[in-house]
Amino acid sequence: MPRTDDFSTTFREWIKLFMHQSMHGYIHYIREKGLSMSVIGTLHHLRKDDPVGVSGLGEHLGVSSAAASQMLDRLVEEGLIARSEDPVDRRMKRISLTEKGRRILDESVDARLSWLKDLGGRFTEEEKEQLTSALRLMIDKARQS
Amino acid sequence: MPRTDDFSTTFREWIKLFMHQSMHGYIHYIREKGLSMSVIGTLHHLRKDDPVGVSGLGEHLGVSSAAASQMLDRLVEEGLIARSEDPVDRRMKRISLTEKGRRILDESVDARLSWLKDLGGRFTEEEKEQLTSALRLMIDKARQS
DNA sequence: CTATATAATTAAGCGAACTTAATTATTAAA
DNA sequence: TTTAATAATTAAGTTCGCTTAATTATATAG
Repeated sequence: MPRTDDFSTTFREWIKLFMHQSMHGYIHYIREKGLSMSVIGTLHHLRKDDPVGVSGLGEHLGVSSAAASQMLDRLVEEGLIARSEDPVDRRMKRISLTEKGRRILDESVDARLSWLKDLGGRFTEEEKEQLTSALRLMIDKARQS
Repeated sequence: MPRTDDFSTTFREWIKLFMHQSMHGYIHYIREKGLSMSVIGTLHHLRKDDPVGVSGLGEHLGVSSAAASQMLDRLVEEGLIARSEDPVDRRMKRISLTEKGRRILDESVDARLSWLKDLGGRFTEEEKEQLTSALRLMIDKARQS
C-alpha cells in the first residue's frame, strides 16, 4: 500500500465517521434554531474578518444576489449579522458577524461536538497529548492559506 | 491552563476551521445534486448497517414520519435507498443504502475534502505519519460505541 | 374474535427560500 | 455630461419540504 496515500485515506475515513456521529446533534440544533443551509454557510464564511459583499456571498453560496439579500434581511432582523456601507464604493455593503452571530456559530459547532465529551474519556492522558499536538499541527498548517 | 481541557478545546478549534474551509465545496455539491439537509442526514444515518425504520428515521431527523416517508419516496425514485419489508413485523419497512446511495454519500464527503489535497502537501512524511496514527487512534476509539 | 394500538402512506395546505425581472443608487467610461 | 455598467434591493411567482389529518395494513391485548 502506497505510504503517501495513508494520510488522505485515513483523514477521509475520519471525516466520514465524524459526520456520521455529529450529524444528529447538528441537524437538531439547526432545526431548533430555524437555521438553513445558506445561513450556516454564511456564518462560517463570515467567520474570518475579510470584508464580504452581498453578491460575493451569493456567489459563495451558489444562489442569486437577490436570494442573498433576502436572507441577509432576516439575519439582520435576528441580529446575527450587520450590514454597513463600503466606504470606498458606496454601491456595496459590507457584511459582518455580530457578537450574537458569532455565538450562534459557536453553538452550531458545539452541537456537533456533544458526542466528543464521551470520546475524550476513552483516551489516556498521553494519548490526549498526542492527539492535541497532531490537531495543533493541522490547524497551524491549515491557517497558512 | 488546565491540561485536561486542551484536547476538547483544540478539537473544537479544529472542527471550526474544518467547517470554514470545507463549507464552500460542500454547499455547492449539495445544491448541484439537489440534496437537502434531511437527505444528507439520512445518508449518514444509514451508513452503518443496523436496520432503520421510517418513523425511527423521522425521529432521528426531527421531522414527522410522514415527512420521512415522502423524502424516502424521492430517494427511492433516485435510487439512493431501498425500502424492504421487515420480516418480523410487516408493518415496518427497513431502509438501507443502495450502491448509488453509498457513492453519493462518499462524494459528499469528498466535496468537503477538496481543500485537503493542498493541505497534505504541506506536511513532511514524518508529520504525516504522526497525523495518520493520531487519526487512527481517534477512529478506533470512536468506533467502540 | 373484536378492540385498540402501531407503522407507513396519502392528501391537502402552508410557509420558507429560491428564481427572474424591474428598480434604485452609485461608479466608470465615452 | 450623457451613457453604460455594477451592487443591492424589491416584487411577484414558483417550488419544495414540512405539517396535520385521514387511510391502509398489520400486530397485540382483552
